[in-house]
Amino acid sequence: MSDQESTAPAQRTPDSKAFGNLLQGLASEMNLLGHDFAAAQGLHATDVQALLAIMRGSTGITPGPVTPGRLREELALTSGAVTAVLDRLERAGHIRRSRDAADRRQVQVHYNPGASRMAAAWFAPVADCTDAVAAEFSPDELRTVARFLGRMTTGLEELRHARREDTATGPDSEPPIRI
Amino acid sequence: MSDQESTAPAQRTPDSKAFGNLLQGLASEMNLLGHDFAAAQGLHATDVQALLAIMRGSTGITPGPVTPGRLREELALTSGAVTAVLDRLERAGHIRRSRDAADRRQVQVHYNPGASRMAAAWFAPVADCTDAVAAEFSPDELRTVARFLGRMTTGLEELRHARREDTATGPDSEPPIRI
DNA sequence: GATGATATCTCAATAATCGAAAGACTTGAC
DNA sequence: GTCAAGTCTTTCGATTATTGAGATATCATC
Repeated sequence: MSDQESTAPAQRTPDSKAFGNLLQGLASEMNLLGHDFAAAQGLHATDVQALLAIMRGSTGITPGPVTPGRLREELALTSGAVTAVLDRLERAGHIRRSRDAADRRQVQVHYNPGASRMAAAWFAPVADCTDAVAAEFSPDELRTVARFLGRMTTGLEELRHARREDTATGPDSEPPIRI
Repeated sequence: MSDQESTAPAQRTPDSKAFGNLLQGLASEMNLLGHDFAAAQGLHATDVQALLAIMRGSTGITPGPVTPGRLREELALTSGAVTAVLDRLERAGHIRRSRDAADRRQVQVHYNPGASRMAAAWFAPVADCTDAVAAEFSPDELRTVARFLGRMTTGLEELRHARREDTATGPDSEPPIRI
């Protein structure tokens, strides 16, 4: 992130820049994991991201069931693309759609047991890895890590929503940063 | 991840499943952040991922400068796609390519100062968010978190390499998991 | 009931990505 | 020194996921 090797004094506590790199690296690794999963199962990377988001469920800021609209947000796709993704997943037998009884405009997306087992089987080694790493930490430390991860996620989520509202209400869209 | 709501006893320490969800959610949020960055700058999401990977530098298992080949791995793209990404970034003035003097087959990718400043400006709120979250933790706790993140990243990286070697040396490619 | 808003889907057009093949260069053996 | 095999990158036509606008169905309000 620095233009030249910064001769920063050896800091004891990792700074935000270091955390940014750590988080980015980890996120990149998670993406690759999903990509390999996709390749192994004959799916597209986007489809896997969607399937995992469906399984992860509605853990975001706004609660409620998983709908195409929520996936559109979470995957940053257009509505047409979400329809295509869900069509592919449904055709492959991984998910099913059902109309909400209360609001028949809404479609709720559910994953099938087979898809869950498939994911569990594939991610077993990942869970092993997580367990191995976790074994190096005390229960207290693990709670700290989990708390940090949760706080970061919600923090970034709030930041994203705030920024989107800014650009929506602003005079016009934020101009690209030109240097 | 469970087919039905598991009635697991209230566990004190987060298990690997909970960590998986946490990490996935965070990774998803990081992706969205990059996507918004791309939209704001008129870039493609892939281009931003590549630019960030270039800036992050060669922090992976294998050391060395950033080359198209490394990006091909890290972004899970084909060589042709990497060339296209670098062409776009170079045309936009964000990076430059240079042939390695020692091995003239290799191309080294460098980012321009302007790209660095652009990223720094855009990610400033993210850094603020990171700082705000970090303020809730003691230096000791932050070190623990950083250690966990680093260990997870290298662990997943090793796992991925091992799995790829397995499929490469195996009788034939691993069959899709069918249930 | 009519109107506006919301949620999803349809479909033609676009553009990013793939996949194979070629070019440039290096390494090792003969 | 030369040849062959291997590596890294690029080129380019074909494929296909995604876009973007519009259509459809449903809900909420007056």
